[in-house]
Amino acid sequence: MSKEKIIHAAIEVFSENGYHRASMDEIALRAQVAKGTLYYNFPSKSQLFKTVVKAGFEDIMRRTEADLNAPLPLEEMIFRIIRHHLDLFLESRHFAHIVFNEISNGIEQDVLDELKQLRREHLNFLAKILEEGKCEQNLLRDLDANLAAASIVGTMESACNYYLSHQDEYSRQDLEHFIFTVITKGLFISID
Amino acid sequence: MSKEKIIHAAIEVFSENGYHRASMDEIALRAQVAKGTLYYNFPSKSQLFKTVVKAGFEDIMRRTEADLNAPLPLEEMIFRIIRHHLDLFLESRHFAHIVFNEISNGIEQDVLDELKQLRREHLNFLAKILEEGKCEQNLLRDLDANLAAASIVGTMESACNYYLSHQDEYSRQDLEHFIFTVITKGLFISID
Amino acid sequence: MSKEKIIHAAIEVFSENGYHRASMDEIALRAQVAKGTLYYNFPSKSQLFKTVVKAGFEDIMRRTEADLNAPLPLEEMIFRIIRHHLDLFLESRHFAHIVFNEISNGIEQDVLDELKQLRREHLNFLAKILEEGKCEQNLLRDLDANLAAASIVGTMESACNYYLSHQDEYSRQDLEHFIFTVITKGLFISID
Amino acid sequence: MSKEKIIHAAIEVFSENGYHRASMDEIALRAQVAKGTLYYNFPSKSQLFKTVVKAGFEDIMRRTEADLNAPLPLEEMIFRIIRHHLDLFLESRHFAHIVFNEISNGIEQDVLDELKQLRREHLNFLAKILEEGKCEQNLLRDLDANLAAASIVGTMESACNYYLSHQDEYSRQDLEHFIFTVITKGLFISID
DNA sequence: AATGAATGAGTATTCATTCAT
DNA sequence: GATGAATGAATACTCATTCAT
Repeated sequence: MSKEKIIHAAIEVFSENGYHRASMDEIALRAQVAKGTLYYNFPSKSQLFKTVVKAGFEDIMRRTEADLNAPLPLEEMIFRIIRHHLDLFLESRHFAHIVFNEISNGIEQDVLDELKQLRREHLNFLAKILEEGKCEQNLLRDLDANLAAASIVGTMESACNYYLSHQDEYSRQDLEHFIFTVITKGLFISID
Repeated sequence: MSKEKIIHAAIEVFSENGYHRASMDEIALRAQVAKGTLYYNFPSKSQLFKTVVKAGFEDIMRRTEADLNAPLPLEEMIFRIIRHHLDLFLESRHFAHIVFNEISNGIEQDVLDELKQLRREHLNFLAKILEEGKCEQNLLRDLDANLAAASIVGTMESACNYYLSHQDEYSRQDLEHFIFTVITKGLFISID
Repeated sequence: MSKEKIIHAAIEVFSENGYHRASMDEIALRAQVAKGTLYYNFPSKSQLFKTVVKAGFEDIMRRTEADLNAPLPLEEMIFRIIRHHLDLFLESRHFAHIVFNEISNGIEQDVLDELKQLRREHLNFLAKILEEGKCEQNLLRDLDANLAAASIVGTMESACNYYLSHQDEYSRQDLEHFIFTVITKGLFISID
Repeated sequence: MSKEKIIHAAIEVFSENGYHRASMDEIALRAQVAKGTLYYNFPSKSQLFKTVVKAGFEDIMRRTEADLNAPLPLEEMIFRIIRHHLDLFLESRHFAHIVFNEISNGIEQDVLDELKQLRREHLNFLAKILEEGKCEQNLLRDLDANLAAASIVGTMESACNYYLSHQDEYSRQDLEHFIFTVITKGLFISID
């Protein structure tokens, strides 16, 4: 009961403030529990943070996976991956920033390691989808799947970030289309 | 004299710890000046941070520009842009992370605005290079140049990040080649 | 428990040093609580100060009021007002100085406003007593009651101050008598 | 040259901020001299403050004295004393507050002693005028002249203070008249 | 299971003062 | 006479964490 309220509040507060600016007081306040209850349920701030980030990664992976159940052409799969990640990046902008970036130095080493591991798993998740597509459909260049996954995420994040401060100039559809094109076909006109 | 020592130390400390974990005490210690000297030269932590970030952006832009002086084919230009940014991302990993990412919530609004402006200028700088290439050489897809610039940066950052924790698996040349390919040609084998 | 210890210590420290020279460290030390406990109980130095000043004003008003319960001739009322204020001014010299004077510029505007309001209330308290006396007994000149209250306080303060550095020359009774005479009859021999 | 500029600036800054909030930086800035110049001319902040307060007391005494040269009836003398002090209290409100009140605990003991001595001299100055009037004209009650002087100053200060926050309700003439009446005749209608 | 008062190490910032030039 | 860069002790305030209840 308390645990869920706390996680919920923590997502909000970490998202709005980043790890260091977020305070346990604020989280307790938002969760409507006493500060002590935080420490009754989570041993430390960084462990609470890890729980939140983990939930974020699991959520995006679960949501993506659910939508890729049926066998689909690779293009469609990539399009759906992009769409699901954009949902997260655009709707929970700050939370996404945290999940994907705020893995900062001020966190205890062991928690930091776990966070890095979570990020690696997410990349592996994407990389595996690409690998399967590569084998089955012979559409993908012979590039390292993990690096490819990383570059997909990087492109999405960076483009979303730009989009978010220039929403008047583009529609969400423009953004999706741009990202899909850039990821699949690159910037250049066929110089294969 | 002091000013330079401080900036130098600040780059180190901010790079190693990020904005919030970095302490003015530590910076003073590393710069071998008294704490008061920091405040004699910079009005606040956030202003010092801005100075450092600004120097970073100016450095990467200056270095890139210097290498693009002569008229070059677009491919070569992009390749050089990538190489220069990789130099920064790989050699001064943490510094690059700060310059490109740590534009976080706990900074006074006015400094934050200036930082965002700096980031915008850097994107414009890259976008202009792309625009010129697009016009002259008709090689680029008709994509928004700013979004394209953003996606280039995002790709580089994310790939470098992955590379840095898997250096045993790739060479720097592999990385450069991967990024260049992904950016120019995308992941798919010619589905134009 | 802590709260009371803190207020008690704060009265001492503010009294001895004035607002600006008083340090939160010193207050914590005297209250025998950790520095954090100060901020757990009071949001800021100025709020703590306000609490102390408020307590002072309330104390002097309560004590005075308690002694004016029964209907008394105006002269007697004024005499008692003087006596109670002298008790405060002489016994808690520094505290009184703070309560009545240290409403200085270096305090946040909102707290400053509250302090001024407290001072106004105290003057109103005295003015009302004078007003009632004026109506009922037709003894008082037709002077503005608030200004009259202000001048009573000013006279008491200034005379006490002088008295305190010249205690060998006067008795407390001399002082009381002097103040009463000056306030009621003025310096001149009947020039009505 | 510098010395005068500094004193001038110091009067302003001390007046606006009180002793503790006033900073040597601000004074140097206003005086348009380097900070070192302050210390070239005055050994310390408190000495500079003393100089300023001394100037203030000397000024009010000189101005008052100049206007009491000719032999005048006591009433007129008191009236003029009030008027000159009101000029100071009302026109240079903060400066007056400093000169007459801000003799606070955070100042080195020896400077503090000198400041108290200055205040005593001012009271003596007023007391002497009263004494002379008492002897010559047999108008004054047989009250201690120093206490009387103190109570005059206290009345003026306190009434001015009240007046300054209620300027819409009274004219300066009202104030002068009130103070004169209260000081000479007291609050009561002849109960001699 | 939950609380919230209490803690104290840590942080940014201020400012009177010094001193080499 | 005058400067201003440099100092460092002092200060208000924050916040993750603890623990008795």
